Amino acid sequence: MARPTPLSGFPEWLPDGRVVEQHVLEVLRHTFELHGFAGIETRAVEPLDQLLRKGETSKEVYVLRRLQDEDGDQARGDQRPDKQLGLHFDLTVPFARYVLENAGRLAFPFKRYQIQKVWRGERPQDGRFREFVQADIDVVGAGELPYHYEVELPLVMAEALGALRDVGVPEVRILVNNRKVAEGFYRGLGLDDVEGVLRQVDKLDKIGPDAVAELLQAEQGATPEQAKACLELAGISGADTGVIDRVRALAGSYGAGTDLLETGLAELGALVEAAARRAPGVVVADLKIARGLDYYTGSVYETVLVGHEQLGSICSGGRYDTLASDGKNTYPGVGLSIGVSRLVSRLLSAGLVTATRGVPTAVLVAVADEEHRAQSDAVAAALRSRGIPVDVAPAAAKFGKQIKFADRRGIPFVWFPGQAGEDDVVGPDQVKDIRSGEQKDADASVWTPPEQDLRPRVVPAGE
RNA sequence: GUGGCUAUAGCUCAGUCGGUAGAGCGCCUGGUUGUGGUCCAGGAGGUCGCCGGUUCAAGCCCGGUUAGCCACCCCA
Repeated sequence: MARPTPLSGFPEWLPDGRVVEQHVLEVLRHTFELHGFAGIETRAVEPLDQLLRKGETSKEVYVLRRLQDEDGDQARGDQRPDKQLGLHFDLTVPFARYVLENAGRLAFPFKRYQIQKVWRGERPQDGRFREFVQADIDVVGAGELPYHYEVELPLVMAEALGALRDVGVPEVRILVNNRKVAEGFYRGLGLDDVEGVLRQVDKLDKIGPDAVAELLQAEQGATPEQAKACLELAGISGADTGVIDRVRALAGSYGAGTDLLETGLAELGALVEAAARRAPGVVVADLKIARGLDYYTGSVYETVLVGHEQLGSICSGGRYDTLASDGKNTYPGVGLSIGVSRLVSRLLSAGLVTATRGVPTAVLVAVADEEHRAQSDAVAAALRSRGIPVDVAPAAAKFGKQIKFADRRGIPFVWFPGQAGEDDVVGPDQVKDIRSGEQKDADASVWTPPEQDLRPRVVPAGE
């Protein structure tokens, strides 16, 4: 068989990259649990009609089909959306389904974290995958959900990402907006296609203000005056409550003030104020943040890595009021999702973060000759019994080759079992630190490597 | 789904006017007779993505195809 080529969009890390990814996952999980989020996992598949809910028909869902299915079966079963299965596209929609399914057994407000792979049938690119890991936190309430959770959730994410700073992850900036502000402002202007306007405004960074103004007039039927107002709103950003005053003044100058706008401004102001106190410099109000997903109804969030803005958002989310609803009860929620694969791929490709080694092994026990392999195995067992990860040399090659074996894997220590001299007296075991070359007598029942060498560590690259 | 670019050794890439394939790094062996890394010498490794066409002759030109990358769309 010819050597297989990698499948684009389905990332696979080498062992040292996996060490980095697992560290990221551990830090996220630890932070989520510190804040009281319970971990859950949902199945990988959902009925297709669940995945293609209103406004999400453009999503490119991978559909499941059994090879054994015959044409007749497909005609009967696979074509019915309520029977067909698709791989989940994100973790929010499956979570909403899970909440409805288990509503009677959950305690509300329910806080959960969920770290799983998701699949999207889109064209892959740098930082864009068809199979990737998301790490979500959400809070849902029964019937209602206090606004303060919209303040707290992004701050949990800020803390989680901040906890990765010491391994080389860049600073993050969480950009926030509020759907009520945008909707209130646009409706106050007389623009009723709020979705359409948001979609055009979202392109601002890529195509520039002039092109957006043209699109607003051509596609959304805005007047030049209305388009100008939309662009002025999108131009407002800042990390303090001054932005609220500026939006209010802008709306006033266009006679676009509405109750909805005022509600949104109060919420956005509260978020900015709390964030400035609890995570100074991280959260920035940015009135051009739109978000494509239509189920958001309040706060919306996007997160960029400072210096890597072109990568796009690595952590997004928002408030949704009707995602989980069975007709009788609704469970409003707010949540954010970290794109773990997008983050990790950049950490590795940009050489920001590195693992000290790709194998767990701290010590390689050399084998003098195959007759003495049992002696080496005994040393390994003694070290392992005290929690030290050990490997035994695969062959009784020349010691130079055995040292090289360790060196290529980043194993810091090579252990030489004592050998009998000419007088048949067995000498002491020795352990060599192959980085410094230092070698000294050692006893496998008591010797311990330095703490920082015991396991692979994740560190800023270049250290 | 649309558009552009690319495809040669394990990796990064060169390859002139069309004349049967190159470098660096990595790997293996030896120098060093059982303690690596440096250095020196030697060696292995290629269906030039695939199919077809033009030509005496194609890695190179033409057509197709597949895959990858980038941009758009959308998004983590």
